[in-house]
Amino acid sequence: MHKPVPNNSLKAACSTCNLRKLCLPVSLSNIEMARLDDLITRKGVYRHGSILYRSGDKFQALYAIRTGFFKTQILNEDGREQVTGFQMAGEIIGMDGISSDAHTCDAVALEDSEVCEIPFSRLEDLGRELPPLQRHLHRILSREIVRDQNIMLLLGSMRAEERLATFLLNLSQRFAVRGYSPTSFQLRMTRHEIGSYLGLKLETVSRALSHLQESKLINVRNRSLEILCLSGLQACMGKRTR
Amino acid sequence: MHKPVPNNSLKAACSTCNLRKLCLPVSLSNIEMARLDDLITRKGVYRHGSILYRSGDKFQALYAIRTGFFKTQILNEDGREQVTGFQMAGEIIGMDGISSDAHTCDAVALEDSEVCEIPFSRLEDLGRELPPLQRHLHRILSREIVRDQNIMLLLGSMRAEERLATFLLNLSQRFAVRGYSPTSFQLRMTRHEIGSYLGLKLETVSRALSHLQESKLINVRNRSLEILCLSGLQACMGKRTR
DNA sequence: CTTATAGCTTGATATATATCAAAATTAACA
DNA sequence: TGTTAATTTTGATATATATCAAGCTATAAG
Repeated sequence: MHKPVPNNSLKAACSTCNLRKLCLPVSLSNIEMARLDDLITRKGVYRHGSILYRSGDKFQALYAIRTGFFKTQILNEDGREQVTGFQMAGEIIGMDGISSDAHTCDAVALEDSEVCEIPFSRLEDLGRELPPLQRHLHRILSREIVRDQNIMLLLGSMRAEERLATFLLNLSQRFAVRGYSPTSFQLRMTRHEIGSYLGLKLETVSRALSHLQESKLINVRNRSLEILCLSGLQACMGKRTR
Repeated sequence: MHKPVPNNSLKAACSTCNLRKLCLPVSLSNIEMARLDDLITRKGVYRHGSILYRSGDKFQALYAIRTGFFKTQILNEDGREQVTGFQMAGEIIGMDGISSDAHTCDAVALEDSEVCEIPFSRLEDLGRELPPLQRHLHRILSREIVRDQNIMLLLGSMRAEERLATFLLNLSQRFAVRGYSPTSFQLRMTRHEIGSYLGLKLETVSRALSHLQESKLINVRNRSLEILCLSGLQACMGKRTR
């Protein structure tokens, strides 16, 4: 299942990366950018199913996703699992590890993926010299906090179909930002993984998808998803029982 | 309900603060510590029910709680509310605001409370000069991420009684760290607020408390809580249906 | 190409929690 | 200190989601 992780690595180049606006929207001079390039290494391909880092691993770096798709999940003592997020190109993962110098979740590739490794203490060093870079790091950390708190809202107060609508609209919007169709995309994760993320059982996810399809809001066939009515989904997201 | 916030403010002194080990466990020289003191202002008392900051407020500072107790909550468009945390002395709040320069939640005092205001851009400035301070800020941000992800686990995979046991043990542990009894304390929040935090209705919270009491794990009378068996609660926390 | 496995859907039923309601208790306030 | 409002508890019932089960489909492996 988990293919070995190749060891080859090459110099990354944020300066010429087409994801820069997503990943690192910071204005730096050429010289400053070169220093950043210097610090970042492009890692080889992580095959589908392989693990970028595991809970308990020593924390040393953040990872910017160049291509592909990941999930992060925590497991507690009694084997309970919670998918804490799905990450795509231009997003940065690994920030959970800073607080205790060890990762607290697993990051697993859901398709063949490439990442850039950003050694954290060197990033901190550079941040001290380049205030815009420092500020950007702080924003990224805070954005993760805000994201997580919105998932708490979802888990704490939404019903199954609303959770799913919220999830699909979130994916849609993130694909759109990356220049892909906001209304037609492939789900990279299983119903079980969606369920874990949304606090639902896979059967409930399946039923909710079927129901959204009956309502003509989406078309879903296996992993292919088409959103037929964005505003309808939005309305569904905000629906309350009373 | 919401008392006006007093405007008087005085110089804070981390250097002599008895919460320093909790709030700022960083080794700095006297001179460095003085520079930090210089940046932090001690705000007047926030009365019970008053608001430290509101969602939408411009983000300018983090706040270290000196005394008292706060809740943070987000409200979405359709009036749904989610309590995202309860914070006590020595903890730092406001980090949600960094990402967009505006707060994304409300912070409300659940009892008369005092805070130290830490202007964020000045903290960043000082962080560039004092690496241990910078590192500490990063740890705090990351710790918040880890905390939130553990709540996601709770909300996504635990049943009512487990959620409550987890919550009570978390409070217990935080009181213990502060030198208070881990087994006997006052709840500062209503059943409704506990329910909002745990993704449950207040009636369910009340029933779960009653049931833990019947099981001789706790004694609860209104807001007074006594834990009779820490290990029993721990066992209850890890209980799964199957 | 065939077979095995993992993933998905749908139905029937069980169950945990929500909802509704009323009474009891506590806290706030005038 | 009396009065009102808020909070809490508990019961009866409703409902959303989980569970169990079976068949189906797609994907991976031999």
